[in-house]
Amino acid sequence: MIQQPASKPYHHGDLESALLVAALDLIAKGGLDALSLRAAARLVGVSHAAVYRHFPKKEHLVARIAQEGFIRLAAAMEMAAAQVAPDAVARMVATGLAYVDFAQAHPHHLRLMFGAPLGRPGDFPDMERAGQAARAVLDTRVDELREAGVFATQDPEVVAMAAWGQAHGLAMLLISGQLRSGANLRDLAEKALTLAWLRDPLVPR
Amino acid sequence: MIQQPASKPYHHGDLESALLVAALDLIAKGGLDALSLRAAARLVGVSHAAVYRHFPKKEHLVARIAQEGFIRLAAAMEMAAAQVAPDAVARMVATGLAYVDFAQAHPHHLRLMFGAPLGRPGDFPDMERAGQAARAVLDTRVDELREAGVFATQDPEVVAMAAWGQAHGLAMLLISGQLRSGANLRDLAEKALTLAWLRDPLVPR
DNA sequence: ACCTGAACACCGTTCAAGT
DNA sequence: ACCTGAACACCGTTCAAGT
Repeated sequence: MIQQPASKPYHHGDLESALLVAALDLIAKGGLDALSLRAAARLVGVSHAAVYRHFPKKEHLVARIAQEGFIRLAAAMEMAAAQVAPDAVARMVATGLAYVDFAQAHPHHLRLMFGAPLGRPGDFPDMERAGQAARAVLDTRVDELREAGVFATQDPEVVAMAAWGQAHGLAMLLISGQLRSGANLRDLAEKALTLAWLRDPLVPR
Repeated sequence: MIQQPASKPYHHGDLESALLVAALDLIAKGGLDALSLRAAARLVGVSHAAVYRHFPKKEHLVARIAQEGFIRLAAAMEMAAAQVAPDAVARMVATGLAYVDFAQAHPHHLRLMFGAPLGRPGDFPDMERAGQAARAVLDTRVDELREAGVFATQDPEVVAMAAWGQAHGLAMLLISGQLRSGANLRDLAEKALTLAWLRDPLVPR
């Protein structure tokens, strides 16, 4: 058990982590508009100026939130694939469905992760690495498909692009408000993912 | 020729359209963060309070901008398909590519269109209609594929979902900053779109 | 090294008042 | 009917000053 200090100390201890947690809470409850440095500072119980010791600009906190999102998205995709039989198509569909489920569970977080590019390339290397790690999960699925003979004659980079585009597009659409909400969207997304990777034998080509 | 009034009148005349144009300009030049009612009013040359005669909340201006975006996206997709041979797959690929081109030309506008849902369903019917019209263009492509025997045995709703997801995902990814910018992304997107609709004969299913 | 309070230039939104 | 100016409660950011 970690001992809580009896009296509030002048220094917070782990202000950076506390601000991240507060920011995730603000986004989850109020969307991206509710994210402000001042509100996060208020939640943590520190003056708004203290934030600038850890995040020199709001952009830096946003990058940290995005990084955390990519870490969680990658973990969710890996866990989903691990719980599925070794069939390559089933694993790809499960991974894409995990992407869709992440979107429905954390719509604002996902939108933040894929919003306008932050800074210039290289400005937030930790975030970029986390993003690449998430992409790598899908790349592994593409490799597995290839070994199973699916799209084996195609450029792997193109297949990876199609895979990421498919999963990302379905995920973003489901949280966009552009779909009539009557249908079972998760089920529809799963069928669309299956369609994308299950080849149709009736095509005249 | 439309005559400009010699002296600035007290009433603007077409303030709503002028604010829309100003807002599109703000977004194109400075991204979504640069969009504010006050800046738009400033561009048009009117007090910031005047905006509220036409848009009771910022949300209403955003909805108008999104509506305009869907109208332009639908037009771009229709134009692209019209310039392509009657082959159903080629028309679908051209339509998806028009989606991708729209994203690269107007990244902030597209992000606004697919951001957090605005209000409750029914709050902005004009925007919803414009969104449905854009989707209808892709639905027409799915119908054409069906007539050509492509995915003819599948649920059209599922095929449409896969089509929209594919085009939307590629478009959003290209403007997300998550892709290494070294590659020719438009070319990669075109190949991914082709892959999605050109059935691979080597699949063991 | 880390935090605070006050300050500045921005927002969205409201409202009494003007034309 | 439409627009203005002042006001309010918020922002992000800076900075001298405190511990």
